[in-house]
Amino acid sequence: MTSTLTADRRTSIGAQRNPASQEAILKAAADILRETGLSGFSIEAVARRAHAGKPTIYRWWSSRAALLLDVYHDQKQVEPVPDTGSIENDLFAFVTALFDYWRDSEAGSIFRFVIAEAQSDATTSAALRTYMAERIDQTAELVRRATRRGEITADVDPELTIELLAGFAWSRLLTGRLDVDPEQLHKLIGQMIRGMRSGGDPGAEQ
Amino acid sequence: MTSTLTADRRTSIGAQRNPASQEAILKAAADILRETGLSGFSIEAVARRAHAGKPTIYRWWSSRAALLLDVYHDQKQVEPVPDTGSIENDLFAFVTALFDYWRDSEAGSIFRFVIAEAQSDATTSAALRTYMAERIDQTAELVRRATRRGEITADVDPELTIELLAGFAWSRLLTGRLDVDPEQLHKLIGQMIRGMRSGGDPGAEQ
DNA sequence: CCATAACGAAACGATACGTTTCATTCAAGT
DNA sequence: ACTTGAATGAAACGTATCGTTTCGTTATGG
Repeated sequence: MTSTLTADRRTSIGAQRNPASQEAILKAAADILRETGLSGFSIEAVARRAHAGKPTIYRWWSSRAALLLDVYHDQKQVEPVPDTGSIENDLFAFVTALFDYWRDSEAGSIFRFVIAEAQSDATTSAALRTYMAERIDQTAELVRRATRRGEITADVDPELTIELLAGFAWSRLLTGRLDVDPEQLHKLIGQMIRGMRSGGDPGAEQ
Repeated sequence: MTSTLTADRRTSIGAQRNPASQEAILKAAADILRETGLSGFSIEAVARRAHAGKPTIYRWWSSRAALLLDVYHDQKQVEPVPDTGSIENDLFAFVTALFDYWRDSEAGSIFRFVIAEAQSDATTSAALRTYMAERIDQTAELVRRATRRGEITADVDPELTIELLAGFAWSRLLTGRLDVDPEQLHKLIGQMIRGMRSGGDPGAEQ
């Protein structure tokens, strides 16, 4: 007698994790984030929506932050580092792609939530720091290539240069201003690369 | 018979706001933020610590975010825009002062919480955007002065230039990496101003 | 003098927390 | 083939905070 079960109830598949439950939980979590934001993102709500038991979630994710990070990693897809032959265009392509990615997918919202959560959760903070360091090191290759080409001087710090632009992107994401004018941005990067001094006289003071 | 009152209970002073309660609430809120961070910052906890009634808080602050913003504004003190005569040194002084301020006072922690709260609360988000626009416009004067001096070309966008550096500072604050090497930072700003191209050939295109 | 509003305390129903209990399902080890 | 044990969803647990309401009290302002 399978008396007390509703027909479509997801159940155990033995002494192992049920991938269907895992998927349902991650999907429900992503949907809730998209529809109600971080404020509606509770374990209780995710369990309800996924038709999963709360113990199932707590068994596989230690906290709300852990689940959030998993959702984020699911969304994430590593974009290749641009290589146009010019550092100016590479940097422009990098920032533009980042803004487009954040604007056109759910990744932007989720990343905002991860940053927010990191301000009060140590685990998320550590994970965010690690992730950021990886991405910066990866993207800095763009600058290192330019150094090898002799396009820029050897004393330029690749990581710090990327961090400067990435930080700008962060602040735009976090204040909901992803509508950057491409021309303005291109000009800024050009000036950052070519320098801002007027004329070819880098010694005029006072 | 003042029977049910404990001796030091703060009470009404008539049909007007009690400044003592207001101060006690703001002080308690700031103390809680300093001691337990944003996670311990609840209206309930603030009321307990301030020996205030929850309705008193809700009467004067519409939400947790509103109270948080008030605490933040209390902490805030406007720093003068540096004016050393050189944009490079001005920018370095600006960023250094910002990092020192965030590191040495409670302002850094509170600002982090405001940014985090802004990711799920529309009121805080709007307030943050307004505040940031004000500060950027104010600091951009530093760049405008340099333009007037002829130190940099006229097509440099003052606000965007400040935003670039401020965004970098934000990302460092939000990832708990306020320990910037001054020399490294000074070099970065110098390169940003002077340009990164090797040689004195500012016209090589395509 | 009295209507009105602010005060702190207490309790409200609602919601989410993290945990436990339960009957059930099935993989893995004897 | 049989038993052991872990995973599953549902339900209920006690705890905590939410935002609100009720209450007795205080004292301003009309």
